[in-house]
Amino acid sequence: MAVTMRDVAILARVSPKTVSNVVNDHPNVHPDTRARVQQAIAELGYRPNHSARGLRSGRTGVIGLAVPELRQAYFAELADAVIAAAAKRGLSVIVGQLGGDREHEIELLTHGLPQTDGLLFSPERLGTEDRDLLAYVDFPLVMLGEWIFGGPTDHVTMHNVSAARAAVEHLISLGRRRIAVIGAHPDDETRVMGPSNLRIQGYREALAAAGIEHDPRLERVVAPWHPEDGADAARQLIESGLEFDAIFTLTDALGLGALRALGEAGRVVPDDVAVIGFDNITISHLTMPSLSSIDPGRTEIAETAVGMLVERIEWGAGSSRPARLHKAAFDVIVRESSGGMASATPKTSSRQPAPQTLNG
Amino acid sequence: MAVTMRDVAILARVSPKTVSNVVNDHPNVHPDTRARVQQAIAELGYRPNHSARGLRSGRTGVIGLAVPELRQAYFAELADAVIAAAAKRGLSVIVGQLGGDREHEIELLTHGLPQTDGLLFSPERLGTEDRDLLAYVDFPLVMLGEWIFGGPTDHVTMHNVSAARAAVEHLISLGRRRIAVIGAHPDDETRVMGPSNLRIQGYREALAAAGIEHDPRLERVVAPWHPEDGADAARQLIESGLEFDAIFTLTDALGLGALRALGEAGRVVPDDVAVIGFDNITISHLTMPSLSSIDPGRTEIAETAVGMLVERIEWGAGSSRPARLHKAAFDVIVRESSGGMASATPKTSSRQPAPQTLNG
DNA sequence: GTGAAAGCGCTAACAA
DNA sequence: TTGTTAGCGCTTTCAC
Repeated sequence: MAVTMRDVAILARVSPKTVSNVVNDHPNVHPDTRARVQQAIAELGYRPNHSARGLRSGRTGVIGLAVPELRQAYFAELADAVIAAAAKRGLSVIVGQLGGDREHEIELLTHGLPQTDGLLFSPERLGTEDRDLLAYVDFPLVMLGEWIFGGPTDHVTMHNVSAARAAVEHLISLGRRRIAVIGAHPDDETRVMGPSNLRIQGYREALAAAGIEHDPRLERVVAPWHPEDGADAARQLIESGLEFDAIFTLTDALGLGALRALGEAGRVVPDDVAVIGFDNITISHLTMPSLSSIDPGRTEIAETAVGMLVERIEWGAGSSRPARLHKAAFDVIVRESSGGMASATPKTSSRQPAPQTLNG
Repeated sequence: MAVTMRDVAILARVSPKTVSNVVNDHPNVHPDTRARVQQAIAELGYRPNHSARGLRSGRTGVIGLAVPELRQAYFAELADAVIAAAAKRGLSVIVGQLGGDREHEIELLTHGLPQTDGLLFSPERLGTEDRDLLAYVDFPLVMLGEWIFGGPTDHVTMHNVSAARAAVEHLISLGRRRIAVIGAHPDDETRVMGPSNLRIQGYREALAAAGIEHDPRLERVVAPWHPEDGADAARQLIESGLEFDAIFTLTDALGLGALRALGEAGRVVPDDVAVIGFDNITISHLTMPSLSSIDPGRTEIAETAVGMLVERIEWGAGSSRPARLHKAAFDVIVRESSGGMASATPKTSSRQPAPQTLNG
């Protein structure tokens, strides 16, 4: 059997409670006592039993992170950042994959993840129609990368509208006027505030501001957002015979596919077609050509989200503090696909201060 | 307060033990009783408390997965597969990142991950010198992708030598004779059985079998294995002035970097230089050109590893069953970078049966 | 097939 | 500053 607090207490000739106080860094322990207890802990190789602690205190020291799929680079890099941010605070992370299954997402929101103190949730299928569910959530929850309008929970996301607008403005600054966008989602009232619609909005705003006529045929609907889908959409765009001199893909994954399709068709990037993505996944700076992108501030998102979740956990279940919204600052990273250098530094940056407009 | 087993027992007019039996699908419960209990569970919305269960049973239902970094596509895809395999068995996965820190790796092996029943561990820095550590591990452990010679723990890995050999044989079959390899590790006695040395061994075997002279200058030492490192190594290779008509990169990440460097230098792939990688990460089939690779059978690795770990957990701590070794079958995936089609089907395959030779 | 009793290891509340 | 008491929710043991 493992060594328990009692064993340590006996060896150190104190009570179990004192051992507990030492282990948990509580004040009001005499330095001498503390030293004696620590000595005993070391001698016996004592390690606290987390299940017992969890049972007694109601805390497990584990948080959940739910994403659609880890194999998608964006979510892998998000998970990387979240795990690192959680580790700083002594928390472990259980990673769950919902695989874009709406039933799973609803079930998760209803019951939470067992064994965890709280949840970071990056949903894919949840829409406005599920908003009511959020009102009944009875565990600490922070939503990631998605904003359900008026939801009662904390959200950490990015400046979808203004970042998308900045991306398109960058293309316009290159003299491009026929700018296609890949990644619009099928008309879906329930996802009005989803990243697709928000980024499309930024695209339209940029065109309007520059006095460029909006051609709906250049808005290509694609779901899901895997690289293959981006390649398919770009191929269809090429085959459509429509003129275009730039593409804004709503994610880098789509952008990688688009680069591929353009290459197959013999269109030179960026000379014939400039391309910019969104997410700044690691591989984007090493493709040929390297892919311009929007850096959404992954570290900031992860740090903020974990921080908010920890606060919610500490406030306890009963607390009904108002929901918070944080939008991380973004950078426009100009690389070869839109005329920049292979290894680019930010061109446009929203960093300090980060505007916190409602839909931006 | 949450609803407990006692509450359910009272409502169903049975003892807590009977509720427990129902919840855990134990036999010897009368169908009527079972139904009544289930009814009560549904009515009260009862959910078992995992901490309490863990405290009593010594099981948490959570396993750990330790990798260097999730942002590396290979580990993200491995984690994806492991989480999926674990979910099938009702297990959650805590993902830890060791970040290539040897101290962390040793600490992990010494104490395990708290809150878990067992650990899947894909180490980066551990070497033969740490073999003794493994003998003292007192929790269920399965090592992934790495084989410490004669280690006393279960291992699930791939056919590093024969897969590497097959990759190089493929290049030879294209008529290439000056085949460089990128990813050799600095001379390191403690990592004799690491993937780098094993794959290099396969490379040398293929050359020898084909009667091709082995030129040590074509073996490029690179660590770590990030795409940038692959690009750097390829650039150095080009600048060295050495003749070469093919590159075998020890991972796809290195391969992506090599494609980039070759592109920059104006070398046409595969006409001037054929390239093949190892790992078959998702992005490889969508680069331009698409990257040939070795598919290491990620699903098989994950399923087998989780299965072995579950067995170890069920056998209990005292069990001293012999260590097992499983090597997943591999496929050679020929894509454009070595003259194949964009979307390739396996060319060479080791699937069924998978030879289980000692070092292969 | 079901129940009663005990206790896993820890910490909150209170007492000294 | 430290100790005592009690019990978190569950499952194990053994009795019936």
